Amino acid sequence: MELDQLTECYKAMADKTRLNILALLRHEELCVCELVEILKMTQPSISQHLRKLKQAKLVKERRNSQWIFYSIDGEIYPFIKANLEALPDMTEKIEELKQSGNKVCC
Amino acid sequence: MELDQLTECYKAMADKTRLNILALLRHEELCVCELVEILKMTQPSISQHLRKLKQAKLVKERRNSQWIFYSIDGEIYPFIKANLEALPDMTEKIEELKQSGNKVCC
DNA sequence: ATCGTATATAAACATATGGTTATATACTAA
DNA sequence: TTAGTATATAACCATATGTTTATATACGAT
Repeated sequence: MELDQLTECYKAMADKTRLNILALLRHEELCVCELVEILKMTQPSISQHLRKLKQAKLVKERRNSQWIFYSIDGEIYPFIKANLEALPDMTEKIEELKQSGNKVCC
Repeated sequence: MELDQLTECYKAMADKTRLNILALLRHEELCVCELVEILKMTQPSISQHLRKLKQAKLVKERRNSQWIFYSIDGEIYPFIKANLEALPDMTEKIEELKQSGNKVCC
């Protein structure tokens, strides 16, 4: 694979917030406001991290009315699955979101 | 796996020079001066990249008299093999080094 | 059309990163 | 010991990166 493309991929993964996002999206697609809620970060910050992940083709987006849902893409990287499997389980965070009632709003 | 450790690992891989080094070490262990010769970069620059890779536990070193040979470590990463396999083949670069006579000097 | 919500983008700033030059350390050979 | 080679570290600088605040855009409901 091209080194430039690989470098962009690893740059995208070289940030704790973005690894958190990937770990969360591994469970299910989420919209920006849900990520904001779970990660306790500002919306612009999350948006910019998502943009980097999208540019690296690690996530893809799907619009549903006012919400934009992000999910894992990673088709182009043969090794992406192995990397995702090393990420910590985020089931608890997702559960917390659902129980807080902030899941349905999106 | 811990996100902090994973972040450090991806940070270490998020640079073209370091991916080049990993791609080269995939073939065989090399010392600093050989990497300097192959990558046409200054010695301090290579040294600092190697330090990052070593801190991330992606490479290990072995001293042999005045030379320090670096090789792939990555034991702690379950996915390291999959990532290394995505790196381009560097056989040619290694061959060039050997034929230039710069291999024996180290 | 207007308002409210969700998301993206821009500008500004502080910190991190990579390269260079200079210097220090470690080892070998004489 | 001294000289020469290999490597590491430090100081400096330019650029990249992540966060924040402010603003713009997109969509739905009224």
